[in-house]
Amino acid sequence: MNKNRVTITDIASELNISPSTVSRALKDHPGLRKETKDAVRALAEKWDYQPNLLALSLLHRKSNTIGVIVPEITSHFFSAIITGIQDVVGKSDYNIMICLSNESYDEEVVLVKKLMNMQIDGVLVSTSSETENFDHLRKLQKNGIPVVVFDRDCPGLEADKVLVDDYSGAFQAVEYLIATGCKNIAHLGGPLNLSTTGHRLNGYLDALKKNNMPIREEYIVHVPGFSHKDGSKPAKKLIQLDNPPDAIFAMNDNIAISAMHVAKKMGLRIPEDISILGFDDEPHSSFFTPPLSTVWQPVYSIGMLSARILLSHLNSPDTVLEYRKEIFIPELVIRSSSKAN
Amino acid sequence: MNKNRVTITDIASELNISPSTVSRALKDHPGLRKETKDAVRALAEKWDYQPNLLALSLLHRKSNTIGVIVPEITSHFFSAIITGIQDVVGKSDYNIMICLSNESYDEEVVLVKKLMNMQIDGVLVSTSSETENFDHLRKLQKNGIPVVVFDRDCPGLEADKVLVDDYSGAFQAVEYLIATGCKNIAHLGGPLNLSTTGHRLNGYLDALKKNNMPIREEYIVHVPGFSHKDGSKPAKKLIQLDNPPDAIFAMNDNIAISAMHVAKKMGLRIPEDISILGFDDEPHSSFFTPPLSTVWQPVYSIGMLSARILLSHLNSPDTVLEYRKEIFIPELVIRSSSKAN
DNA sequence: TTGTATGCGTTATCAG
DNA sequence: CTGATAACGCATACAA
Repeated sequence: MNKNRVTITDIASELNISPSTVSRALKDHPGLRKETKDAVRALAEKWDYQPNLLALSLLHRKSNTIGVIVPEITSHFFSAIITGIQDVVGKSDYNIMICLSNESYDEEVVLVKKLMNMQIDGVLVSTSSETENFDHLRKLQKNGIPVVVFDRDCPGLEADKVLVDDYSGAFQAVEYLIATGCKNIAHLGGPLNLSTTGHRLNGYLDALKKNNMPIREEYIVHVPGFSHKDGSKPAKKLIQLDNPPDAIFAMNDNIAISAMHVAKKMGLRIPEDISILGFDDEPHSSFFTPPLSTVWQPVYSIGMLSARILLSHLNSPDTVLEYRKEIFIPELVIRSSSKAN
Repeated sequence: MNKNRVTITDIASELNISPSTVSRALKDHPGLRKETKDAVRALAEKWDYQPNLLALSLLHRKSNTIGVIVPEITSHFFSAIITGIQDVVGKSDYNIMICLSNESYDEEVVLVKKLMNMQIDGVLVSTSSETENFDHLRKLQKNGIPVVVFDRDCPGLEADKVLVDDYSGAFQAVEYLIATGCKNIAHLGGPLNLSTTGHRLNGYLDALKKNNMPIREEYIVHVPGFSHKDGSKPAKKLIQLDNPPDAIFAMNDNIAISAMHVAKKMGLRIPEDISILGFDDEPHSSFFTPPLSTVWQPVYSIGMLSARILLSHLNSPDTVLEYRKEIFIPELVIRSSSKAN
């Protein structure tokens, strides 16, 4: 930051008028002599005066900045959500400050504290996969900072929430697999203690139960992370079972693709020998061989709605009467990695 | 932002001491009675005092924030760069403020202005594909804000630059295609007036020239954008030529994959009938059928180095003697969408 | 050992 | 129509 930026005071002293007059001229206050107004503006223009937003924030006790905390941005999922957030917030007079927790609870806590101290006005957050305690978010709320949680639910936290019905997505997926004749359906689940993981697992289990299919422990494997490399070993483990599955419902597209790769390398035909179904519907997914069947989530809308809810709080002075809980229903996208109906 | 956060003055008046004493106690100044220090700390703890970073920034004329401007974050390319930036900056006492220009010059200009007014201390920027004039960046420099440009060069702008040798990447790619027997090599180029587009095109042209291969206008098509959908029509156009190419060098993996899809749908075998080569080496690329040959770029390193250079300026008080220009050499990754050597 | 005064850049309030 | 003053929260030079 340059130590010599031109200030309102600089203009004032050059023109031999008071800073307040300059301030008023710049803001087009009524009841100012046209001459002074013009003089100020001319000089401001000439010297390229720029207001110091920091001073304004301090004065108004309002930074006009929204903190956005996500676990990572390399997946299409979160980057698309952020794009949705940005597109909404960009039209308001707020800015966003994007922070990455790196899937770490400790880093998330540090970030929240830092954002609070930076006096941000509100927070949009999707917690890390390690996060089980939400006191850091409650502290924000206690300090009058509205919090909107998206995608990953925070059980027990009272806040606005924009979620996806993962249970429904998983249920739809598994019912579809059953309807197409799959008898031994396995599940590659996500890291435990993540709300989405649990909901998808429950959807899987309930679909089996509803259709009177046995639940087999060895068909449920949880992967340690969200990227391709995390999927291959668990997939191999499933396929090498004595009684191998004829379908795999994976917790996301990366894992599904990894499973597809493993299955093909082991000589299985997809979907004849094994159906594979993902979750997310990333842009790449239709280009694989075979094109991946998956569950589509309205990522962009999640971002937009979360941002809109937060902005509505920021613009309404009073405290909230009741928290909103918005749940998007994901949709099955059937391509060719699963048998036709 | 809560209007009633506890301040140093609150603690001072509760303890009947002066704010400066509280300030000193909190910062562990030497020459303070242990009792007062303890009393202050106890109350600060009890009331959960948090410093107001805005006030500090204003006072020190230093926001400890770095602005990061990128065209978008949904591609793996930029999101991985940002992750690299974050991993370096996160270890310093700076924060990053990520801004998306949405590939728009106008939005980029607005962002730069906003960041400047927010008193950010430095900027990392990859300009939009529309940007041809860099006065907005020069203005930052004129105000003492160091600028580091990454990936997309800004011709004529004197600043630190962290670039990729796109020319070399393209040259390597095309020479390889020639070496494997391709005679009719087409190029799906990026949006014009982007430095990377020009460099890759030149690498393509020079490789052809060096090997005495004819350059055919109709083999060079520029796509309007960076995603899959932007590639299919241009790819079809190439393949439907009277004298269709036996190789396509695409400007990125998305376009390459799109081309591969089109080629397969039109009954071509890859790589027997047509070799296809991409650029970027995204995580998905090895999972396609056939696995995509491409040019790898050190995305994470680009981010880290850019951040390190900026931080070094921020930490050294004096102005720069000379700008750094760091150029990474990309590497060919041969998989199976191109003939073996 | 602690308190007072000042300033960072801006604006609202009250005087004039 | 315009100026002086105070305040936002904090740190520091200077005073005591």
